[in-house]
Amino acid sequence: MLDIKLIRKNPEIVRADLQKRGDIEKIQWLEDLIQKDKEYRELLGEVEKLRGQRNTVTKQIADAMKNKDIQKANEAKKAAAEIPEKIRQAEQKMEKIQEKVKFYLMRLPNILHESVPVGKGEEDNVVVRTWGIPKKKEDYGFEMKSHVDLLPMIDGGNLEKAAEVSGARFYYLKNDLVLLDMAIQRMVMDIIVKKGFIPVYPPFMLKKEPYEGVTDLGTFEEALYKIEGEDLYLISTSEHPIAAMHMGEIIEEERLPIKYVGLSTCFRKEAGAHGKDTKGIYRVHQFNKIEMFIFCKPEDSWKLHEELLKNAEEVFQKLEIPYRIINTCTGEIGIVAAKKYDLEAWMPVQNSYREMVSCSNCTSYQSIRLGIRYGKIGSGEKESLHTLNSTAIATPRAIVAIMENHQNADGSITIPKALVPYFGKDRIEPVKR
RNA sequence: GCUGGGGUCGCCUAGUGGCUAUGGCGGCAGCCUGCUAAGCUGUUAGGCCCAAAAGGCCUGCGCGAGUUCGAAUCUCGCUCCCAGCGCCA
Repeated sequence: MLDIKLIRKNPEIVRADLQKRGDIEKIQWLEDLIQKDKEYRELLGEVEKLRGQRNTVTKQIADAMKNKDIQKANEAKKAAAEIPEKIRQAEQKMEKIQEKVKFYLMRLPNILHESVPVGKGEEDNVVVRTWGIPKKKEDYGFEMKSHVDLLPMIDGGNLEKAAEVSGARFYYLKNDLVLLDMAIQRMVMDIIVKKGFIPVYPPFMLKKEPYEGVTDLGTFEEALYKIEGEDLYLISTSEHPIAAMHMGEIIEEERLPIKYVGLSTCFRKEAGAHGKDTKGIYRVHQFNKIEMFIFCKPEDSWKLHEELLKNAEEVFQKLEIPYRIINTCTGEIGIVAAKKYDLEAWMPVQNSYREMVSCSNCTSYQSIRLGIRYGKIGSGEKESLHTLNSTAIATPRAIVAIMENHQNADGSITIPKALVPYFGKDRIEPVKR
């Protein structure tokens, strides 16, 4: 969330940002928030004055009792009797306003970076660069197959049975594709760990409080599975437990930046994606993902954002998958990130680029909610730090990209060179029937 | 899941209804001192009022409620940690 102090001191910055996003409703919210915050502070003043009165009287009682002046003590007690009720009333009024303030704060979006393009939808995203040569269907010289069609040819899984026992968007992976999934994970882990990232296996479930700290409220409805009868949610990415890993802490300045690379299975309801990518393993409820996460000082975050993107690009270069980088426009960026790059891989069968990586600088938006600050421990100055996250690889999508880009006429799949040492062979052969 | 013990400032720690929540370590600032040191003083949670400073006030003892004129302290619920028992890949 935004720093309330920023809103008090420089509301014009927030207003200009909402204008850039074209979010007229939230500009209204902002005006109301400013008003409510003013009311809140007035009421807080009242409450504090009353509490001060109570403290004074309470002290008089204590003094009188100490001096064995029973009459004086009783008089003071009488005077004190009605103060608690007054305080309760004032507090109730204040809390109501405070709730409204929090409501707005939880929903107002992060301040965007100046380079974020203005736009409504996908078509307004800006292509930053491309890598590799996206081969068209006709360049292959044979009838290309989608990963859904290739899957049974290599006996790589069973989608029908998964749908039967678990529902749509679930899958069984089998044989070489399981080993391929593991090989990809190991290769990517090696690449990222070599760059100084600390590997982390996080908990796959989080309580509500930390979860509210790391994501917007819409995610709870659209993405998260709730565990029945418990205050727990299945994580939709390891970004979330890793961000929460330093919740409520003050981190020593010298330790920053801290770089983590998380590995987890991710669980998503995909409630907002009805009818999209319903076939195959491109969009599924459960998948393995390796995620990079950085805690850093504000002045370093934009440099590190580019670095994260470069790391993700390196992974796809090693996999020999052509891709492009896009700068996500205001209409698509969401409320948490200040700037977001997507890496989209070329999919020859679909004749289009599809999202593989999302790389965000969340500036202080997550750290303010989670209460993560940095500074000299013990000294006065503490500031919210910046958090960044980027996919390194999500395995089902990587498998789709590999299968479709590196397929051969006989239904075999060529394994990218860098992956061969991890996978143990250079091809996945079709099974004979 | 059960029983017991615990959670106080960055770390350790005192505190059984009313004195301003102790004291130490570490950090920071200053002073002193010819010498990688020692010593001394201050400071080291959050918020509000104030243009700012000076200053003032409030909150804060795992979280939340309650009792009370007044709660770190008493009561209830939750949570996490430790020990033991049970269960278990």
